[in-house]
Amino acid sequence: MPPSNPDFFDEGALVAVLTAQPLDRPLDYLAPEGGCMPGAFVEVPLGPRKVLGVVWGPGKGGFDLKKARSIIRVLDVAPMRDEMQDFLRRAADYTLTPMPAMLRLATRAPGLSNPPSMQKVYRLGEGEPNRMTDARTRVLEVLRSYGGLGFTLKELSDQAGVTSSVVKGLVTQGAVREEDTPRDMPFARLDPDLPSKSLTEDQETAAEALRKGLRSEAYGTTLLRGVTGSGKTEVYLEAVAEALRQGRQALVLLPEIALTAEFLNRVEVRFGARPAEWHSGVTMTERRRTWKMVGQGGAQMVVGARSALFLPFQNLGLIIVDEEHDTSYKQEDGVLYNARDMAVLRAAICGARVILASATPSLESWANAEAGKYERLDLDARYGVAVMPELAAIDMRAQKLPSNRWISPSLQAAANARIAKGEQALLFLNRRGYAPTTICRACGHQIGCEQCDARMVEHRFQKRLICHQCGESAPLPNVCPSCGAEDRLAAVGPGVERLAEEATALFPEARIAVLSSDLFGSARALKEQIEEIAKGGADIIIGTQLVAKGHNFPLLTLVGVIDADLGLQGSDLRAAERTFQLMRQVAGRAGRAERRGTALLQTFQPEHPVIRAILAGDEEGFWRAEADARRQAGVPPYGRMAGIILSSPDMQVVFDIGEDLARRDGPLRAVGAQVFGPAPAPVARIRGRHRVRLLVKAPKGAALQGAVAAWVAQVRLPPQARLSVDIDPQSFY
DNA sequence: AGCACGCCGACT
DNA sequence: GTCGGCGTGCTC
Repeated sequence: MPPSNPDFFDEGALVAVLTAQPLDRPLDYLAPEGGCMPGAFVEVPLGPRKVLGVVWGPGKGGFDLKKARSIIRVLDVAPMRDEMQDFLRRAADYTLTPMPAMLRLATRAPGLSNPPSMQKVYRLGEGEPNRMTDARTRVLEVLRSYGGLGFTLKELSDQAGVTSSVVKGLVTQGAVREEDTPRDMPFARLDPDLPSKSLTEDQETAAEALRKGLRSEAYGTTLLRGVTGSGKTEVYLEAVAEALRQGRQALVLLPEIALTAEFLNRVEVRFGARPAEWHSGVTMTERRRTWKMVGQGGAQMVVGARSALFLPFQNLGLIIVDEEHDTSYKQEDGVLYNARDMAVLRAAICGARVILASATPSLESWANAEAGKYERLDLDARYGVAVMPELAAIDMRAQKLPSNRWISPSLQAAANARIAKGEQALLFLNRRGYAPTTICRACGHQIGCEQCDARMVEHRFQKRLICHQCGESAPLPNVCPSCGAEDRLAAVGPGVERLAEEATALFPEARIAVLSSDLFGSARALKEQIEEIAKGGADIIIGTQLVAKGHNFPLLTLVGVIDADLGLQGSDLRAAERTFQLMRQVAGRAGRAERRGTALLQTFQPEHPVIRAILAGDEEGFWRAEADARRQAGVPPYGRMAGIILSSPDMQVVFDIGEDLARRDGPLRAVGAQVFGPAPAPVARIRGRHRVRLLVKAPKGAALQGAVAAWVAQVRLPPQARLSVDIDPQSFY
């Protein structure tokens, strides 16, 4: 750290301010009246506009100082801490992202620059009402039963079932007190010492190891591997409890918003109150409250999506990445980053602990544990009486199935047996919609998306064709767009909607529920449906990968994987890993409660190593085989990779730039890296933009980012063209 | 990102 | 002659 960074800037001092505007450096401003702290969130003039910025350090000068303008004001939020600055800088270096884009991630709270707003809160007053009425009694009862807690007018009148004028009347009489309080209130205290569920011996051993890690107050990452139903959550909540006891904050990342509701309930049971929540489904006011309270210590625990990593924690002690293998942790959200890796980076900077929890860890984490970089804890015994499901393959080559049918007689019989016992069966197919392909029987044409190269997927429920790539949709046609033949279009292949149709015919007596992300308008509707099913509101559940993400269905005892081969084909080395994880997760759904479950995998290649590893329950064997293959190929985690996507409306332009880049590979060769491509990107056209991809492959220890930055800096992009760099891409062929 | 500046084509 | 296309460059 340069000692030159003072801890205060007096009025008129020249300071560097980083804004979220895409400039290549911070600009210098004069400190405002009253001075400012380094890290202060400020409003500054930029051209004709006012923008949000952060005081980044002393000004650099080197320009006509007459041009320097003054900071308009310092915002009423906790200044950014040095460690957050450090985190943003290092995350930017790692992902090759410009700093302003990083700052945008760290300031994604609405109304940050609003003045602190107040709201009226109602409490029990001293006075007596002149006359008691039913309505008045109810209001006072509500206030009494919640102790000294304050209510907003709406909360209070709703709770008491009265109109707001009743409350107002009581205020005039002095029986209810009206107070002004800041709108952003601290979150309720969580109590780590409430009696917790008793843990099994295995769980207690793991929990103690995690607590011990926290007590060290130093960075460390633990891979917590626990089969479905082994009680991982109870175990890591004990680590959260330890962090809370230390007065440090805890962050729990979940891959799927739909999982938060159930998780929040468990936290409430364990700690007596609900933690802060952070994801796209949270209201604006609640987001602002969370952002501010996290920054000033009014929130002890945050549960949320990956973007919660960029909240301004003041004393972060623990980050949990649940279902760490989930691919949704790596996604574009303005910036391409992998939340698992950024969690580790952030923790390393602020001396926090990381727990990566999964039943089926990613190969990266498995390898890091093997290499001793992470600690590893295994929870094998199932919690309670539940045991691992019985796993078996259904060899589809031996099954007699009419065309356009996907549920084999064996699976049908197994499902019937379960339903007869009042249990549930899950049919898993990782394909949304009705049919993945629509083909013309007259000319063989397949209907594709006009904007992309993806196929249009029929959604019969919505009576439309939808592109799963760009979301483009069109009404179902009855004329072939290629040859004009009428009524010759046919749906080919199954999606969950079509599977539901088949199930309705095969199981006429059964209640069937379909769980697919596109069938629900809101996270709330989805949550309700899941709860309904868990209570026994369906006999057969038909679902996409949504169901593989940790929901608990106690009555579920049979899982049928309709197409276990999906994802095995293709040359992507990661496909095998993903298939393995998905199969294990789905198989783990079956028999979580007292009943023994069965998982049946329909496959045309029962001898495939991945299928065999799943059936044998041989995880270590699978990881070792996969690790060997990757080591041979020199791909992650045994080598480094970067993907470069070039896009432009003009196909020729992107190929030309791509070839130009491939030729000028000097900076890459200097670090021992190689370029492959340009080749059409995995999706070669999105929203009318053509995309090509180059892949850079480097040895494990290579300084990849620096070389890639120098390499791409060589080309000047034509106006319409875009270049984006993806460090550690998810697919590498 | 916005926004101004400026340099060429096609219109009243 | 002027309106407006968008390529180029700047913002402390």
